Amino acid sequence: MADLPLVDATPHRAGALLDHLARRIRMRAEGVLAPLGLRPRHMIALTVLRDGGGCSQQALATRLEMDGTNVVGLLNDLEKERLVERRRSPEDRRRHVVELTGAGSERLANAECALAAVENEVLGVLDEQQRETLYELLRQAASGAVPSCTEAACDEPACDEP
Amino acid sequence: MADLPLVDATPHRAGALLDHLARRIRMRAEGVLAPLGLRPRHMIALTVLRDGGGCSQQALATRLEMDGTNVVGLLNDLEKERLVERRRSPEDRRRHVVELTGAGSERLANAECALAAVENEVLGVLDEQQRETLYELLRQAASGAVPSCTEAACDEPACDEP
DNA sequence: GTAATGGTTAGTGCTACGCAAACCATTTAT
DNA sequence: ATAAATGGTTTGCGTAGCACTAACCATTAC
Repeated sequence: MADLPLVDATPHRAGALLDHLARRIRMRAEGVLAPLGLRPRHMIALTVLRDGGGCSQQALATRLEMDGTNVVGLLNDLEKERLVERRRSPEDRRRHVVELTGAGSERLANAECALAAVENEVLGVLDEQQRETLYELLRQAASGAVPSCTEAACDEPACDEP
Repeated sequence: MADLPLVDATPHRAGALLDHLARRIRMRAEGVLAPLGLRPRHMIALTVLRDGGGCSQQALATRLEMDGTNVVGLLNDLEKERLVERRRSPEDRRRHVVELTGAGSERLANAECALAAVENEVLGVLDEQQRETLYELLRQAASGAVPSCTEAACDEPACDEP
């Protein structure tokens, strides 16, 4: 149990900066996305579906960390434009399997494209290589231990206040 | 116009994932932060002030990408707990120079500490090295070309739809 | 002087949510 | 077969975080 903090000299958390940058981008993105009939949250859903694959609605709600009833509305928006598809699961016909359609990934790609200028403005100081690294880290984190929390973890010794 | 896409094979934008992960962390963070008398947006403000240094209230509003009148309330919260200080600028006594106090950076550090478990849960698949890289990229982007947009940029050729 | 600027306060309204209730269709348990 | 649980849908209510406006100081610039 005597784990001496060797390299833990930088306890900075990414959360706040993540939040901050997300906002900076989102604010600008709204305007760019509007003509495409999308809103930031649609982008999130589409991206999650693309990067993480289709799943049940409930699973999607968990992934998006949002209430199931609101996911319904969100999917209604997307389905109305044929960007996603709800198919009844063959094994359990109560379940809806949500999946990105061809049109969906196309629209998503277009939107990402349209957002180039926005990200240039906000992530301007990062070069191509860095942005790619950033995306890769984010994608990895987002696709990570999503399904449910392995009740383990959380045994970090925390820190003694200065 | 015959620009053949050599390396631009991955036009993925980070915005959506940034947003998504920020949300995942924020949801969990609220509970952890509450006992410390902080809310996510306070964390953002404190972090921005620490990483970017003190500045006028208006400049802070620009940095936070939020309306000046709401910044007032945000700072009222923080000042009430002596986490930030509003001092009148000597050169222009209309201006308030906002700065993090000792108590402020202490509280921030504590909060970041308390958020260790939260980030472990959300960024669990990233190892120490990767998280450090992530934080560094975010910090760099956030501290980057913040003040105002150099009207340049935005000359990306965008993309031709598939 | 008058006008513009930085900040404050109060008030209005919107949007994205969370949350609860009632409701199907389906599956599982008894 | 009947009952209970589950996945999804709809409706409706409440709240938080904002943007936005207008009116108001104090200070500075014209």
